[in-house]
Amino acid sequence: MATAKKKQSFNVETFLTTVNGGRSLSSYRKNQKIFNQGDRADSVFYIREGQVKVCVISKRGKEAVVALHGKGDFFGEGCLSGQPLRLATVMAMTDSVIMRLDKKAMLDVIHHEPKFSEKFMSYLLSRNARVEEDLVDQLFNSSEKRLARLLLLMANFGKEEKPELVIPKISQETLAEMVGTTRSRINTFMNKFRQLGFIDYNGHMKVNYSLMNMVLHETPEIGGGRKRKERR
Amino acid sequence: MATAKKKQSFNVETFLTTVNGGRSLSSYRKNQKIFNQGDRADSVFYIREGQVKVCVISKRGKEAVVALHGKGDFFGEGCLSGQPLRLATVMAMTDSVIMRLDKKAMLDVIHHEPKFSEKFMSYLLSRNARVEEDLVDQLFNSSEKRLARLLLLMANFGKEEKPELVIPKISQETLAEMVGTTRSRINTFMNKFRQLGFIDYNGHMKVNYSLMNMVLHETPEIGGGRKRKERR
DNA sequence: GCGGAACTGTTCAAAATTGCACACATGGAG
DNA sequence: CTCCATGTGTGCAATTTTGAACAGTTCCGC
Repeated sequence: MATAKKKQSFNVETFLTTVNGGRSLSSYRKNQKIFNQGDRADSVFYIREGQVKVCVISKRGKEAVVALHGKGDFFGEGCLSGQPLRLATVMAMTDSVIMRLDKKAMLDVIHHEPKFSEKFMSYLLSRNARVEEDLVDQLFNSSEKRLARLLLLMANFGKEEKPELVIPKISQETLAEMVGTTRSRINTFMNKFRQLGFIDYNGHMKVNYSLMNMVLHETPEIGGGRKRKERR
Repeated sequence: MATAKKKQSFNVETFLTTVNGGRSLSSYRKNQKIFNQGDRADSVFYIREGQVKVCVISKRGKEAVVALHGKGDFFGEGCLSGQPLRLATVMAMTDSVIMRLDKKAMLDVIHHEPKFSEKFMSYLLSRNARVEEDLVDQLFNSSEKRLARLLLLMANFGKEEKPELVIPKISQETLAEMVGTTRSRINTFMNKFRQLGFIDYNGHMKVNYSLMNMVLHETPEIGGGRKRKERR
């Protein structure tokens, strides 16, 4: 299977530190912006440590969180295909260490380092799949299910091995922006989930994977009977 | 600017016809399926002629159209990153001519043909951007605006030069699946758009670009006054 | 030119969602 | 300790969206 590849020893992070020029490493503190929607898009970023969120702000001021990224992810890669301005704002959710690569340097590397190029393409493919899933989620599911899915995904977020199902710390406001609904709605669902024991929730939040999963995959109508009331 | 590249003479379509083995060309008729959600994912497709739609069917039988693809687009590329099964069903919307490339052949080419690889990566990037836009659209906009956006995008679809703003022929049912709402809703909006002269709509459909664009970019509340009724 | 199949136009009650308002908790900064 | 900024818990009317029904249109094959 080509998927498992040769388990090649190629390591993106190590490799990136060897790139000549057009590269810099910065630390960001929690809530610090990495770039702003509308900035000139001339570089790609790679997360060595930490987590960031990608937000878009609509004309009417509504804010949506389009993606979260963690250790080992790239972001800002849109510029590689000629997009001149940033379409989103990226902000550190935790203290983070992030490498910045000039667009030019990045293109160079992609051209001349097939190993890297392969990894990067693989990243693009998985990212693609994820965004498509998010889109399908929006098209199909109610906000309650979207929240359930988000919690599950976050619980697994950044996990290398340990699906410890602990979610960092995130305001209901932010959750609302990610799910695409209002805070009051999130609040209602969170309390419901908590009462039902799907999440546990004092300092940090824990998610009961299997229970929460049931929310997601629950059959629409167990008995198959009509729920709606009689018409007049 | 690296974007404009060397305007290299490399032509994906021509190139693909030179690939040795693991490649086949087929014609599909309108409404014919190319592959089904759940099929084994072992090949990538390239559209030489025609248009296809990518649909996902939820557990509860709802159907959503996740994307349209036209001449020059790839699809089914998810398998390249190890996804074993098709996540969507792809169906020809018009008679189409489509090249199928074995996953293995495709990976080979990507490894050994930097020019091709570059084009393909560029395709992935633009596709990424598009899906992300769709997601943002879902998060921000009402179904009315989403329909407006869809009509505009479709009017431009497959255009190389001519933004002729004529939309092929598509049922309200399908529009509903693309916008992520119900047919009755689409019907209401379509009639509204027609009455307002945003679309013209007998055999084929024509879209008035600037008018429809206004729907999309309309300021939320021109007068800024509160619309909602007084509370008790 | 009949019978359908598929699509469109329209209606309506039920359900989901939004937008706010307001009270309460919490946790620094001064 | 007190004040202020943030975030949480709730309630509720207005609004939007869904889901389904039903009649009217086309278009096609026989």
